[in-house]
Amino acid sequence: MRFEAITIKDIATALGLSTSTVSRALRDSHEISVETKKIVREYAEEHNYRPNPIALSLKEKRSRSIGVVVCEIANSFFSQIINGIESIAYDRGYNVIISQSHESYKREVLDLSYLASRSIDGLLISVAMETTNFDHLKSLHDKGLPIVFFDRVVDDIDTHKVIIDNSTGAYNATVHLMKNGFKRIAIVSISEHSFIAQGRLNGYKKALQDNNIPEDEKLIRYCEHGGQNYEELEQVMDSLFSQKKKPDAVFAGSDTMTMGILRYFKSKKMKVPDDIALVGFSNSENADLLQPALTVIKQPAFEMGKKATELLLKMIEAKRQDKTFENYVLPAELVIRESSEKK
Amino acid sequence: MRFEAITIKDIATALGLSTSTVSRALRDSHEISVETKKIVREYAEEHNYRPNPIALSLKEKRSRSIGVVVCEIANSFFSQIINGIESIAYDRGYNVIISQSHESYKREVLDLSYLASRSIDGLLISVAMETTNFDHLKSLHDKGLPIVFFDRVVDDIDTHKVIIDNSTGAYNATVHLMKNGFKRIAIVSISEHSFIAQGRLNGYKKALQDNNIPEDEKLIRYCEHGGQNYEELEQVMDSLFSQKKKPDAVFAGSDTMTMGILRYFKSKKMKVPDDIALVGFSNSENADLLQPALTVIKQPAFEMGKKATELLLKMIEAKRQDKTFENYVLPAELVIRESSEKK
DNA sequence: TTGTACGCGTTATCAC
DNA sequence: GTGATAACGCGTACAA
Repeated sequence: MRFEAITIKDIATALGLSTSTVSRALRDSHEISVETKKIVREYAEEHNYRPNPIALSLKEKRSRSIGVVVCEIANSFFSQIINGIESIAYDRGYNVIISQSHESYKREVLDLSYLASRSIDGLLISVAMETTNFDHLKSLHDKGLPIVFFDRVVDDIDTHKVIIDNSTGAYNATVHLMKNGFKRIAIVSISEHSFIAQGRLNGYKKALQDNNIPEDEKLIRYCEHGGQNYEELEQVMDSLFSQKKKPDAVFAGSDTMTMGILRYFKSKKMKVPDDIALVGFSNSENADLLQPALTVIKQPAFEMGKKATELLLKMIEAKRQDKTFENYVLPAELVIRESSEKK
Repeated sequence: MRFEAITIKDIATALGLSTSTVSRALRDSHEISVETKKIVREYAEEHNYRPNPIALSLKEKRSRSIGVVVCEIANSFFSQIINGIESIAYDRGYNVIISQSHESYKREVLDLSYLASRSIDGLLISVAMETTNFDHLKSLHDKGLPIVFFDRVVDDIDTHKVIIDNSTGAYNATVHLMKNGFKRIAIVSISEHSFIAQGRLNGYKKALQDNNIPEDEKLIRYCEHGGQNYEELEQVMDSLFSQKKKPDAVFAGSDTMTMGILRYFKSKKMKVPDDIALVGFSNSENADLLQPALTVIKQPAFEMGKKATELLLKMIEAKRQDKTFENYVLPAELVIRESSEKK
């Protein structure tokens, strides 16, 4: 079954006009008589004519669609970002094509080759946790595809970037824990290589320094796959809590890990916050409904999507290439609830 | 900035061949000499040639992309469905364009006109809660656009449909509550007009009947907007609990409402399940982490997405129109946790 | 004011 | 075995 639409040619034949006349009439050209315009428009309206966007794309060499690559749309943080992206893109007449990498490098490369072959006009991407080789992105960037990175950016590709102030977010969370009397604060972070992990770790370390608490390497742990599979997280947590001097608080570096760690504590019958405090990055809408209500660092995801899209459309629609790029930093917000306050 | 790719013409010029020869060489036609093929292929490889899908679409009158309309991707149920859709679509070389209606009729109509104008080959849709007039869908259907409905289907449009066995799901949940000693079980349902609400309500009523408990209209409530805004839900809950004979259990008709109702109980300091039991439809990955861990009716979302996509691609790729349509029903699973068990 | 011809990238058809 | 041409739907420079 194929879905066939009416074309300019159909209208022209039906009305005994040429296609160019019809085309111009529909575009309200001043060189067409009012009467002809009226006839054409009425016929087009009646038959619900819509210009074929594919033909237009071919002609204009642009598809009016932008590609988005995130790890997972089922993650609140990313679905909120996508809402932000759409809010701008649709208003400006751009189509959004979403792909998921599921944190896999292989899948990301595949997604990208797919999107590129779909002739997108630009790309918004938050790279997968696994990705350490950026050649696939560099090659697209070199070919001139406008790219804006958000959240998980690639340092050595020169383009617009929209990030969260991970360092300050982590700093505030750590200070908050210390103010509430926690002494041995562990950090469970996503992949060590990631830009984000670095920022969060720096904030954490700075908070310790500023409060004259010595760093303890034994309290710093990484999940290569960002806790996507619970087993990885469980192993890390087991090793963390099998130490003699156990942590009294955990700071989790991502939404998935925050939930995973809470699940771990439940399974071990560890009471939060009495036995152990928990603070984590999360954009979950339901953090207040958890047991206990979770103190989170919430990121302005919607804003991030909006900003990244604005920058991308600016690049796409620019007449000439601009060599100065923005590095836009958005603040994260600490939302204090039960999980971090000693009773 | 525009991103320009290499074309067949470029290859032809560079190699001193005609475009048709290059085209045939790339498609491994037997009428091209092995040598020419080799030269062409190597050049194409080296310059990373990719056929322009837009030109192909124009020629083939198909875009190899399918449109998806859901209310909200931030909802686990729908994001899991989308994962199912992608798992099939990408394998078969189809692109997925996702739109959100945010439960708004107006937005749905807009999304659809947008998708149709993007010349999608087919449509997967779960209609918005607000939608009661289906002319926009009928018109597309009449024009021959292949459509498969999932979850929230439209009864009087004749095409494939993939649904959950809402009735049995609701029946099992209600029976479970009764077995646990709850007597006055209220149901808070999504929009009364919806197909789904009817199924869930029927299951609920049948469970009461089978156990000789009389129906009580005062225990049956609706949220027109499916609890998208908390105020609506709050009003409904207030009226439900301002009655003399209060319910001792609530059965919630959607993910959003399940979470909203739990939030309501917390705000009113009502203990679940001691003061009031709660069971609801939900596909949240974190229902076990809530306070209390939530008994839910979980839907096979991933499967649903897969099945709907398979049916759609079958329609799209069928040579002639098939007039017999499937009405595929998937089972829902009751996952029992604390929120429904009296201590 | 309207029509003709061309090009966007590709492939199918026909010619050589 | 290879090349020329037409066609997909559209907009526009040029011609009338």
